[in-house]
Amino acid sequence: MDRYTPAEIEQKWQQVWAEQGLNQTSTDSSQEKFYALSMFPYPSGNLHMGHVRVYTIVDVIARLKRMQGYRVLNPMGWDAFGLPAENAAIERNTQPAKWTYQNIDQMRDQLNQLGISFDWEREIATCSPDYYRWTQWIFLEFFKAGLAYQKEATVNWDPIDQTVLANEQVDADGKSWRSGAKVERKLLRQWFLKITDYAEPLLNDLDQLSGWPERVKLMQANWIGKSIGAYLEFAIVGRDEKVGVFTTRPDTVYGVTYVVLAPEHPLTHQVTTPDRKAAVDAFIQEVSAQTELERTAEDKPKRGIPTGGRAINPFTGQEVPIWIADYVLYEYGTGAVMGVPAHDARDFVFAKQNDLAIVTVIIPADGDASVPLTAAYTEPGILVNSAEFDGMPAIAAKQAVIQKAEEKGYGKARIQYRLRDWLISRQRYWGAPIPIVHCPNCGAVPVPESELPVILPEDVELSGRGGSPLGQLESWLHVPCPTCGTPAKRETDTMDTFIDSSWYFLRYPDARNDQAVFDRTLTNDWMPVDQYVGGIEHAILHLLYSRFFTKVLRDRGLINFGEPFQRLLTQGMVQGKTYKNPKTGRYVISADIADLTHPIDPVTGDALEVVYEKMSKSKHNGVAPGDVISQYGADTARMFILFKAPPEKDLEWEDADVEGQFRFLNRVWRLVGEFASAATQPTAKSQQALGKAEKELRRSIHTAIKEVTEDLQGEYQFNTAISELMKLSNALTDATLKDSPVYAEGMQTLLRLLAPFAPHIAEELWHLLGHSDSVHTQKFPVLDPSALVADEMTIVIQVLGKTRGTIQVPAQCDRETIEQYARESEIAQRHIGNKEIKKVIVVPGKLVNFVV
RNA sequence: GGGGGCAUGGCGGAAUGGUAGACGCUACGGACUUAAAAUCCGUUGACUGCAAAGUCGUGAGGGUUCAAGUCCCUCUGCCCCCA
Repeated sequence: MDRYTPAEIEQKWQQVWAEQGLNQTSTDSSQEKFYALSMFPYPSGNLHMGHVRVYTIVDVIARLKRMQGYRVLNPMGWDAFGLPAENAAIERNTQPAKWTYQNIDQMRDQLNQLGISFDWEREIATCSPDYYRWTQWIFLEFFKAGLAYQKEATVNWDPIDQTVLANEQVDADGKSWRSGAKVERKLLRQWFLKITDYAEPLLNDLDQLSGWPERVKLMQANWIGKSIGAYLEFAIVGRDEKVGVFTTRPDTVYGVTYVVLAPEHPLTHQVTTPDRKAAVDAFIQEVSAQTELERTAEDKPKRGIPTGGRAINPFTGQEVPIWIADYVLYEYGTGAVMGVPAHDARDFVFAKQNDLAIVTVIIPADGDASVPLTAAYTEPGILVNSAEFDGMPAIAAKQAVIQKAEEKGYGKARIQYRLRDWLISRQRYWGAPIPIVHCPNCGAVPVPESELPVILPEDVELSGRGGSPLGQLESWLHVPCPTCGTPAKRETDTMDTFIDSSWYFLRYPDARNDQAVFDRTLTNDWMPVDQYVGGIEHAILHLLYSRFFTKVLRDRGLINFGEPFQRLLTQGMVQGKTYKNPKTGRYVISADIADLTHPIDPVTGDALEVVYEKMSKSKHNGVAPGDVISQYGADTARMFILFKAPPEKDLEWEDADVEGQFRFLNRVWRLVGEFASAATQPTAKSQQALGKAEKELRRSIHTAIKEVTEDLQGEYQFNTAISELMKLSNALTDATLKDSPVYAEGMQTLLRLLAPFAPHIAEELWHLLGHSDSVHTQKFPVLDPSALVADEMTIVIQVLGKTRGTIQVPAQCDRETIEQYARESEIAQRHIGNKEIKKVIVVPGKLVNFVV
């Protein structure tokens, strides 16, 4: 028989499958549905190993489910808007659309080479007007629901190029990627989505997501950051306004020795006394240049200055100074905090630095309030120096203090979330235009549904300089107001690309609909996604936004479910072998290294460190999928990636292991090939008539079915599933009765079990066995439990819990008989001798343990 | 600092509280070959032993149990998220 030549058979079958429409979504409603979804990629133009991993994982699941009789939706699309297209357009003097569509074509080809069974008839690209028309439509749904609004927010402003920068265009030193100018913070009026309205359901419904990794749910819960506490108001001396603060520790309110405002807080200027004005202004100026991270990082010193203003603690009537400090952010809570240095670690440090008073109001049950603190006391305890609350446990005091605040009108109980509203405005070109017209008379007016989509004009010149690109296009900018006809201007911001990806999974069930965002019946039928697979880097934002969109659209009556993704698998990174010079920190190209077993830096002569790190150009550790496919074939690449590590874990790319998978497929190739050419006609035999060796072989076959099936339901354990395939292949290789019907059953079973993993070779060999239909339309093998029944079983003999050996006993033995055999066994005799047996533990089918 | 996770041979990794190291890689030995590649067979946790066999062994220490990689407590190291 011919050698295994993946290049030939893979191309051949990919073509045949495409012609036969094998990957099209079944619409047979008698079948149960299964929606398998992989996070769609940004079309960078090049498939990398991370992509190969996700799509292979989802493909195995989709193929398995099809063979198990489900109708499977396994679609693919492109998260095609975004900054890189604009950058490429500037650098290469091309159009973002052209660049993007070229990349899409290239990546689609690469995906097809992998043999992924996507239903391409449902392909979507978020940058296509057919798609972003509905992104805009959904935005207007949010607008109508009062969930889209405008307010001022800070942006990164490049003073040289006179343009707004995305966060990723600002380097670690806070400088612009293009001009190198120090980026400034500037206030602009921008669009937000009111995700905070959904904080509570987004948090609560995490409980429903039993198929999600706990850590992802935890990350989301932390991100939403619910805290229960109190809102308290401090009067300002000499003014009518009050400073509102949020605190989770109302029980410490008698220990307040100062109040801190965020520098941007509107009250800052009002409380500042004339003598402090110059210093305060200078400080505000300084803080505005800092990023949020710089301001709040734990290892940075907290800086602040007094405003000269004073506030009154409503509980004590005492005056305390009002400060401003960089660590208080205006966007969080009320933008002001009460300082309780005795019982908050950060406040303690701040008070020590700035010589502010420290008043102890909580002590441990056996503590002494007169001893000065050396650190903040944040544990539970008993209240002191707190008027009528003295002696009360701190936990009870929280309620009591809130109750008094409510009675006296000082404040109230409040729940606060860390989550902030979602800023969706981008002052960029390559995104979905926000479908709003600004009219001098009517304000922000939605573009009528009949005029959607607001087309993104293609004849825009991108320079990376000057204002918003769309704002410069006069012909596009000026339109009459849809309501009153007055000359008005279009909104020039585009939407955050996270919006495009927050609803795409709802579109696939009805991807070609040009009348509506989707047909409700179809989307309700297919949703929720049964299995979603993607990178952990989307654990928070993408998944949270998608859940938010789903809930809003449900509340608008468009869909009848509130959670989009039933089960979630977050796959690990693909890491490459990296040669790093530990002294210089430089990465060395492996081709430059003379001896890879003892790698030495060709420039400095230092011994190099071999580590596995995420594949990237700068680390010279990438492996191109195309190279692997052309050398070994897609099936080998798929098998390697699935076998090398469990899907959630990082995967270390290792050429030797790729080789190993290629060898395995070659063994299967020869095994089936030899069987096919022997062309022995197996004779039908009943189970009873099978000989001992046949029974054993059949047990191996059905053990493999059992194990592979179990490994693919519940948790997906592709690595152990493949090891079971190897065991079966080994068992068949070793088998002697090649003319037995059991042997033939083994061949057919092996190929059907292999089909989801290595679809091409399985198909080729399936046909070699004389079948004319596709292996992928076969039923996935089903366990025959009777095949697992053995005549004998192995019993482990232990003495005092130490394993001393095993014995074979007849399979039907009861407890007593097993114990009998065990007592009489040579192993037990030898290790027990004439010691007294105190107790015998018999685990039927497993072991006997003698306690002596 | 808070929260979460992980730690098993030379390596990747297996093990419903019940024979630790499945499966694979590497390495070594052998067969085939003029030779090599490919392929096939064997060995591959450590120690003792000619062998039969035995002792130790899942980051460290303690505990629960007839029995612990697995459950509980303390510690160490690494990773992730949030500050």
